[in-house]
Amino acid sequence: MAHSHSHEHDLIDLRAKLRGKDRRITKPREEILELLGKEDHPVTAKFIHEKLSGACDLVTVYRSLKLLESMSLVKRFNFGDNTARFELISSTDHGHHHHLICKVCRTVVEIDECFDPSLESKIAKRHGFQNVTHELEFFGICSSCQTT
Amino acid sequence: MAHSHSHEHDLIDLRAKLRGKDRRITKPREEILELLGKEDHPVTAKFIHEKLSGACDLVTVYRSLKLLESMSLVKRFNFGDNTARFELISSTDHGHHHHLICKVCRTVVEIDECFDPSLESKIAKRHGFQNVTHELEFFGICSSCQTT
DNA sequence: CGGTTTACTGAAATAAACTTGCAATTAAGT
DNA sequence: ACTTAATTGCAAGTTTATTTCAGTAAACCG
Repeated sequence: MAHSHSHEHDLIDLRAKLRGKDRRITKPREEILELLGKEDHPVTAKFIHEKLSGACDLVTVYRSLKLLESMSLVKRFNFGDNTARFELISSTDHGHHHHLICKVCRTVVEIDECFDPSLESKIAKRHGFQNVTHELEFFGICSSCQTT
Repeated sequence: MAHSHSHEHDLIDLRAKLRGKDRRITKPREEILELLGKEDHPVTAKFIHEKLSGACDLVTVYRSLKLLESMSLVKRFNFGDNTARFELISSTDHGHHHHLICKVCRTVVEIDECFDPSLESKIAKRHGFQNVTHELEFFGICSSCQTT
C-alpha cells in the first residue's frame, strides 16, 4: 500500500539496522531505498539501475538489494519470469502480501487477502517442518486485456 | 503422487495431442516424458539431461519441455532459485498442487491441500480479472535440518 | 579537522539458465 | 522408398546474477 510517506522512516530503519554491524550507510543504499519507497509494486534490479540512471553500477544494485533483503528491509518476489523483483517491506504487513499479475500485459495488483493461517500450521505439523512460510501469487487476465 | 504406473498413458496422450498438428513423436520427447513419469518431484532441465546421459542435447530438453508444457502434459514450477522445474501433469489433480520445500536441504514434499477456491474467485471479481489461477509454494525447515 | 582502517564500489570477468540460427537429420505422409 | 518439413545438435548469443580485485569513501579516533 502507501509507501509514499515513509521514506524518512526507512532511512532511520536502515541506520538503526546498520549500526554496530561493521556496515556503512552509503549513497547507493539510500537511493535504492528511497526509490523503492516511491514504487507501488516489486521492481527488478535492472529497473532500479535504469531509474537511478548511472548513480551507481548495476552490480551495486544487486549487492545492495541482497543486503537490504538480509536486513529485512526489502522483500524478494518471484513472478515466474526468472527475474527477481524487490519491494520495500511495509511496517503494516511486514512484507507478507501477494500479487495479482495479468498474464498478458503484466500489470500488477497488490493483494491484501490471504488464506487462513491454519492451513499452513496444519501442513507444517503434518510433515514435521518448522518456520513454514509461503510464496503465493495470482495470475489472470486483467479487464483491459479481456478483448475476447 | 503415483506417477509410476502411467507411462504408457502419457505416451498415448502425447500421440493424441501431437496428431494433426504438424508435430512429431520423437525419441527425446518420449524419453523425457518417461523419465518425468518416474520422478516424484519437479526436476530441472539439467537434471533431465544428466539422467538421460547424452541421449539428446540439453537444448533439446529445453525445447521439448516447452512443447510438452504448451500441450499441458507437463507443468513448470518455480522454487525461487532461478531455475525452472518440471513435473508430469497427473490426471488426478490436473497439475494443480503445491510443494513444501526445506530451505536448508531443499527436500521437496508434495502437498495436496489448498486454500478455499472462493478466495480466488473473490480476488478475481474484485479486480475484474478472468481465468485467475495461482502459484503457491511453502518453505520451511524439515525435521532432519532442525538440529538447532 | 586530518589520518587510519576497512567496508564498499566499479569494471571486467565469470557463472548459470535459457534461447536462437543454421545445417544436418529424421519422422510421417504418399 | 521418396519427399517434405519438423526436429535435432552444435555453436554462439542472451539474460540474470555473482565473483574478483584494485581504487574509493564511510566511520571512527585522536
